[in-house]
Amino acid sequence: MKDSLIILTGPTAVGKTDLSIKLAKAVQGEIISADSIQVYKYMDIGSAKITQKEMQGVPHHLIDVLNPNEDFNVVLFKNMANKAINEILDRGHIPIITGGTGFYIQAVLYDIDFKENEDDGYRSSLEKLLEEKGAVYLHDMLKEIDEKSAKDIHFNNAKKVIRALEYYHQTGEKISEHNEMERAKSSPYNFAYFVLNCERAKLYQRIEKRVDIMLEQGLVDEVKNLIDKYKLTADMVSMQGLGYKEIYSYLMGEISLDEAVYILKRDTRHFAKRQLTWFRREKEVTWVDKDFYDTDEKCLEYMLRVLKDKNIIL
RNA sequence: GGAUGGAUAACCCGUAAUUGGUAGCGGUGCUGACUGUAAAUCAGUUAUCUUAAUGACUCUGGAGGUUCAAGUCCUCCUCCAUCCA
Repeated sequence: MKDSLIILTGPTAVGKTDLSIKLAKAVQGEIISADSIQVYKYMDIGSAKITQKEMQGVPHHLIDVLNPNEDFNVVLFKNMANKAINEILDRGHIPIITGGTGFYIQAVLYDIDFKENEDDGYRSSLEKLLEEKGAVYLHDMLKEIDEKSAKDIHFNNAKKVIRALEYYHQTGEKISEHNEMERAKSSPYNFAYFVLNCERAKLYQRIEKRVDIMLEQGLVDEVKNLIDKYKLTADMVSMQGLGYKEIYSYLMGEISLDEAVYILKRDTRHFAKRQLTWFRREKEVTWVDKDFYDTDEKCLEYMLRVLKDKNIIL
């Protein structure tokens, strides 16, 4: 019998947090946050982090576990999430993954193998090459060792080209072949994968309103304090979060506050769109349409029905 | 009444087009990719029609003209700005 796992996700600002609490209470669940920014301490306003009060006693994992100057990535997430899932299951509770990072969810759900990764300086030598010889040069290098990857990855996508080269360097294996194998995996869990969604125009309205509220709550001060306290720079993972990078640019005097807000709203809309693209492609997804189930209670009712059908709850 | 400069950008915004030679680019919007930075990174597309293609057919304030060819040159008209009366 496979272990149970519930996933509740959706584009940013759609209203996942409120619903996740109601769901957790209804099924005796504990929440694991799949969010690349909420893992960081002191990054509360810009990440729209859930408050202690809002948690209403429901246990939450992977929130506030790193300092803003620490690295984070999908592998760290996967390890931490797996640990949390096992603990939750041991307690006889149901793990609920909530958050908008589709890639992280996929990594756990399909138990993707990322292999060991030792930094021997190869990566930074590639980055140097990129700067000196350009993206096409690296792409040509990839073509020689892994033609399929070179075909799949656009030459401008240097980040992915570098990763593919690095992978081959470290394992002697083509990443395209590895990915193909990993993709064929089926999940070790008995799961339900809910994607909360609403009409695009409404979602965009919610996003803009939410950004305005963040500013009222003091987003600029939050970012300023973080930078002072942790000596953060633009290339750190935490500073790539929406709301942080734009305000960072403003504080560095690169753009005006108005521009920062405009860009933040726009890029958050783009982000929401990308999330939806991801979920659309994901297999075995249960869409929960907020326009159809117009209250959280109705959404919940529907979700509980699905969970019963899948024998995740009785 | 006269003089000079101007009117383009396919829902929208900003900006091009050389001696006359494919109305280009950027933004927004839309679509997609993604297996170790994923709130990251990258790509495509954005007049209309169809059989969806290396297809058809329109578009530079309006009407005409010159030319193989006009956003560009000529004539007239409309509107805007500045100046002179």
